[in-house]
Amino acid sequence: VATAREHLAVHGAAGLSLRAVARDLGMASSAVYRYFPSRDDLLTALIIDGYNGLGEAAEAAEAAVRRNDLRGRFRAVCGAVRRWALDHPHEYALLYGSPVPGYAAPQDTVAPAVRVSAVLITVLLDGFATGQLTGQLGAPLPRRQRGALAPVRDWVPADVVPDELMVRGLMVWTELFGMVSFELFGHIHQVIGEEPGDRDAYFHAQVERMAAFVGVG
Amino acid sequence: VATAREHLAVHGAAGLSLRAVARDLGMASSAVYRYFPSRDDLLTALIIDGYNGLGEAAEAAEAAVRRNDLRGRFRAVCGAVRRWALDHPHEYALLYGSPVPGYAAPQDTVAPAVRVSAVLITVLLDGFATGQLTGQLGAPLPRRQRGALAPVRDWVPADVVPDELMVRGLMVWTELFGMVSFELFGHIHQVIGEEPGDRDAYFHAQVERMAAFVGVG
DNA sequence: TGTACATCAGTGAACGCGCGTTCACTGATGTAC
DNA sequence: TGTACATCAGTGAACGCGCGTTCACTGATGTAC
Repeated sequence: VATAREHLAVHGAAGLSLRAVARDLGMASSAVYRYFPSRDDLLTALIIDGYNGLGEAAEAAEAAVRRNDLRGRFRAVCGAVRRWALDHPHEYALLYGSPVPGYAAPQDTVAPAVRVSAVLITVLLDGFATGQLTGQLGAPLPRRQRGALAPVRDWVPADVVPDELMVRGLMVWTELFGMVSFELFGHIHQVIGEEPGDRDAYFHAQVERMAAFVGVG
Repeated sequence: VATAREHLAVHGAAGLSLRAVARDLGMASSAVYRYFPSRDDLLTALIIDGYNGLGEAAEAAEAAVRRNDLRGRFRAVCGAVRRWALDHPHEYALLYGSPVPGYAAPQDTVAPAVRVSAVLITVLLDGFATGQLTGQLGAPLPRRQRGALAPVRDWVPADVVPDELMVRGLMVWTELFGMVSFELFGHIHQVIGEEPGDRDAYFHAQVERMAAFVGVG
């Protein structure tokens, strides 16, 4: 089962068809039913696998950086996300592109999905805990906005982390995936140069800007 | 032709199948071939239509605000983009979701695609021209980064607009569509509350933050 | 005003294809005595 | 060590479906004389 899962994760789930996956594996399409009761379960397995791959990449990159080099850790996470996305475009599209019509992700996908965000949050929380974060974060949020953040509050030690930090974290999280999606889905054509290194330079520059925005380093 | 095009734009291009579109129109599938030589051409028409719809919405919203209310204009554009996306989820996914496999957008889509960005840029440029923009924008970019911005340079009066402003504009542009995509594609489940108004509150708060970041108002 | 003919919008049957899913099956591998 | 049987991984044919595309057609609308 595991090997089958790995194999199909390696190949692009581009057409995300059960038959195409079976073909990639050199099996009869019906053989896949020994492992997954239906196409949706296969899809779920692929999605979980994808989130885990991305999460691991981010975790590994972040772990390789000296603990008190906050900006380095931030950089590492962002870079790893983009790197993974460029290396696994089909899987990235599956995770962050248009939702598959008629498919509803089951609860099992939540934990893997949250791994990247967790790494990102950890960096910010560490920075906050050690007082390395710059910028004023104390400003309290209006009640309306505070309420909207209830779910994400459950992921962090609620009473010590200021709202403003969480909201900046969300902004940076959105920007990161926004940039990667724009690059992968072709929206920076005619915007950013096509010379080798142009996209890297643009991405890295924006990462530094985000780091500064959120007060890292 | 025009009426057919409108009709099918109203209906979701969810399954983006020629037959489904024909069904929506109450026509035989073969009748569509009188108007579009192939499925790809139909897709192109839908995409152009979508970009124009979004662009018009943004332009109209922005035009309704007093000229020197810079932040109001910025707000209007962001709000219109989100509003349009929520009202036309299928079309939005077609424009900003995963690329359709095997489909390459022809040159005709570029001009309509650029309309939203143009409105956004106009607001920033107006702010710059009238000196209403806050924050220091003078810092020159390293050569590497400057080079990567060559294509987008062609859209603005090259010598008067500082690099830093352009790069912040790109950041805000990415963040805007990142937020809308996250909301539409289900990534803020378990993050932002589901109570009525929670998402609105979150979005509007982030828009204000972006406005502040880019120095508007 | 009336007839003849061309143009046009749309029909409906058919094609070949890939899809998800089912089903009875085959042959290899393990376990029991 | 040898035989009998259960378990398991995978096969291959078949199903019904929706797809993009083609083709010869029909009937209404316009134009020419």
